[in-house]
Amino acid sequence: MLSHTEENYLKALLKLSFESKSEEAGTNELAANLAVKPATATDMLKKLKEKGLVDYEKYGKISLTAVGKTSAIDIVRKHRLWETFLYSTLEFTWDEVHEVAEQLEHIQSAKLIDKLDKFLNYPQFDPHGDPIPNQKGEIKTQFKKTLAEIAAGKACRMVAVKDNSKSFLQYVVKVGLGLHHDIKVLTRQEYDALMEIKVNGIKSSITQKFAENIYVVCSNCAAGKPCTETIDCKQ
Amino acid sequence: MLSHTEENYLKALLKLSFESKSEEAGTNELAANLAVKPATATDMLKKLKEKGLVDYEKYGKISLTAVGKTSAIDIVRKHRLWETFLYSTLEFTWDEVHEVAEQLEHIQSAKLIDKLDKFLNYPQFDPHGDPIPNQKGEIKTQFKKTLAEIAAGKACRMVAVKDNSKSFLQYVVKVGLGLHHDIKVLTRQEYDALMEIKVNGIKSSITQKFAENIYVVCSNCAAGKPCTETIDCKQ
DNA sequence: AAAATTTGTTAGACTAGTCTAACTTTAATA
DNA sequence: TATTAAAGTTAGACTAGTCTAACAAATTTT
Repeated sequence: MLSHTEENYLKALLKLSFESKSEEAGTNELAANLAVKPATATDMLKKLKEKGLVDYEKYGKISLTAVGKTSAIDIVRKHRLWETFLYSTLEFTWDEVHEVAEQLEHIQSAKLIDKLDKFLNYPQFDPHGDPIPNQKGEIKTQFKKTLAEIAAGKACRMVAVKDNSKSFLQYVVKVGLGLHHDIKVLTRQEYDALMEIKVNGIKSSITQKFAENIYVVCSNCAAGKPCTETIDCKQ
Repeated sequence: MLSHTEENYLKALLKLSFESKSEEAGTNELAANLAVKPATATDMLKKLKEKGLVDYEKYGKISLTAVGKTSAIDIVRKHRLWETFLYSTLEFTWDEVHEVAEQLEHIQSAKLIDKLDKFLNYPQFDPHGDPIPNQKGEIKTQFKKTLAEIAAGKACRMVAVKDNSKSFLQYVVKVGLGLHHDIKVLTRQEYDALMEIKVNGIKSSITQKFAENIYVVCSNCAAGKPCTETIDCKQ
């Protein structure tokens, strides 16, 4: 049985493994992610290593073991199912679900999660467009690019967000964006990558920082049809 | 903000205040309820007193302050709403809901509970027949007797259970009993209070220990009609 | 390659919550 | 009422998780 804290460390390590392609993380990086000091992370890493959940040597890089990864995915599954429940069933707004799901993901009951999954009719994606791992821990990987990578003149469709913070999500709504919205990139400045986009007929200027947190694919890929590749979805 | 542990102490104190009419509890009693040693309870009581949640003097009796009681009722509200959700929405069985609700009751989000309450259509009773406090903390008190108090020859209707343990609830089902079932008391032994009852045409022998955990009223009271008082519901 | 910077670890301390063992107060009983 | 029993408290210790400050290793820069 894992403590809430241990679960949070595993989840953070899984997240970091997705972010950096090497699947490895550093102590400082991990600590920053969990809002603790590096010294604290070191202590916990020793404990997680002892429990066979992480591969770790002093001063070395950190990665999850198979067992650790399975546990981490299970937590992510719970988190995303709860987010879906809060959004779809209880009518929470987009920006409210994350912090409550952070608590709910630690509830220990396999039956609860399976029943919830069934009740929600086995959703594949959470309200932020992230894939929900199935009962076996399989995660549907989607090819996607960030809006920042889309060239001027190209069109795309929003499929997910990278940042789940309240402030970011509220800003997304303010700009008129949302999951499954079509976006046309009108212009893009060479100097600072400031983009002008059009969504539902409304034009907005968005910074690179913002655009990097919006995931998109071409409208065909989004609809499950063969990729037109006008924006190279699958690269 | 209260810790899970503090919340559990408050909840236990509220429970004890309902059980003994004096509204006061002892340290050992409290400790036994929480499955900790009396020494541990003493430490926590000092802390809860410091926070203004309990009235307590060394070697004296313990009671909740108004603030402590409000918090405790809020936790009970959460617990019972979650039980209702698990039972009605997720189709958990009667005996499974309690232990998961013990975890869910500690989730911190007023919005979550209000949305859940709305989703469940403002239920008044949980799956065990216990009243669910409303948003203001008001608890509907029901006049009820235990089955052990019903004389031979009398009829009554089951409205709640006192014991929420798995083993008890499973036994209740096995005997053919359940909420809102009509019970006829056929015989009652003078010596050991062993009762013979009839439920849905099936006869069973039940011990006093068992009968004391079944709450009943007359069928009129159960249906919201004027009490016939053949079993003195309101005494 | 040496120096400087970044990254990570160790040591010691703190809090929350728990325990055991010894002790004190209150209540019951002979 | 004096004694015994029950109830409750204190003291000291332990674990999990956190911190700060000092130190060590690895990496980058000059």
